[in-house]
Amino acid sequence: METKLAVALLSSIAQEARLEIFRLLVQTGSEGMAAGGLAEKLGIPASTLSFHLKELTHAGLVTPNQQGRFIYYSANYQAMNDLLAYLTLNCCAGEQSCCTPQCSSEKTGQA
Amino acid sequence: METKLAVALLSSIAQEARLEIFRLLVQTGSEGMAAGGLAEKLGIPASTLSFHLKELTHAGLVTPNQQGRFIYYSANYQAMNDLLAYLTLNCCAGEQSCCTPQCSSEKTGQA
DNA sequence: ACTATATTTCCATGATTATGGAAATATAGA
DNA sequence: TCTATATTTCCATAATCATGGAAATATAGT
Repeated sequence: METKLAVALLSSIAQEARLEIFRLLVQTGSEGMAAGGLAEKLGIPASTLSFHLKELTHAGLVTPNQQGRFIYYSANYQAMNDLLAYLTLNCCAGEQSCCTPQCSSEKTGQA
Repeated sequence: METKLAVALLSSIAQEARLEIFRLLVQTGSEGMAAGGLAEKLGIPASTLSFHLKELTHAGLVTPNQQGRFIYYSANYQAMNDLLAYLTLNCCAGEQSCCTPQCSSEKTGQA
């Protein structure tokens, strides 16, 4: 991954509303959630939400899927994983692995 | 980790110059690199670099360490790991782990 | 065609952010 | 104290980004 792409991905979630949207979708799983559901659950006005969903979609972290009048958005896990891998690539100058594997679907506490 | 903190961390690296600084420090390891070394290696004017280092330091992703006239900056691996863990926390609605462990100090290719 | 619902686009406004030269500040050595 | 080097602060400017109501667009059912 090149720097500009990583910046685009990071920028798309470096904003409170968008990070909440993304995290909710990450937890929701592959079926995703419709824009209206997100708006209601997060309390974000439709036009504002639409703006943020477009940002996330354009960056590639979220994927829309039209089902009738609804558009279901879901997290793009592959893009997220590529980003996380990029951040830790070749870390620590070969010292004993300082950045341990983080990812788990069932971590208990807050990180 | 709460959303606002995660946004602060993400914002601090959601910028090309700062992401390059951070990635260089991540790869440099715990001894870090002086501001002047970063400026030379990345070709960033001193005042601009100082601005970005302050952003990264304030967010907590980078730690300064004064040694005489030099200030060595190093990556805060703990903060980075906490952030990565936060992004994937409770992911995938309990499906088989869709976000696999990413972190390694010796990955070979590009992510 | 008409109605209801879902979502997006338009747009003006306000807010935040990045840049780099010049000057200021700090530290070390002689 | 004087000089050289390292880094930061100051500052004005330009650029980018976030907000949400109103209107427009799309889809489905009758």
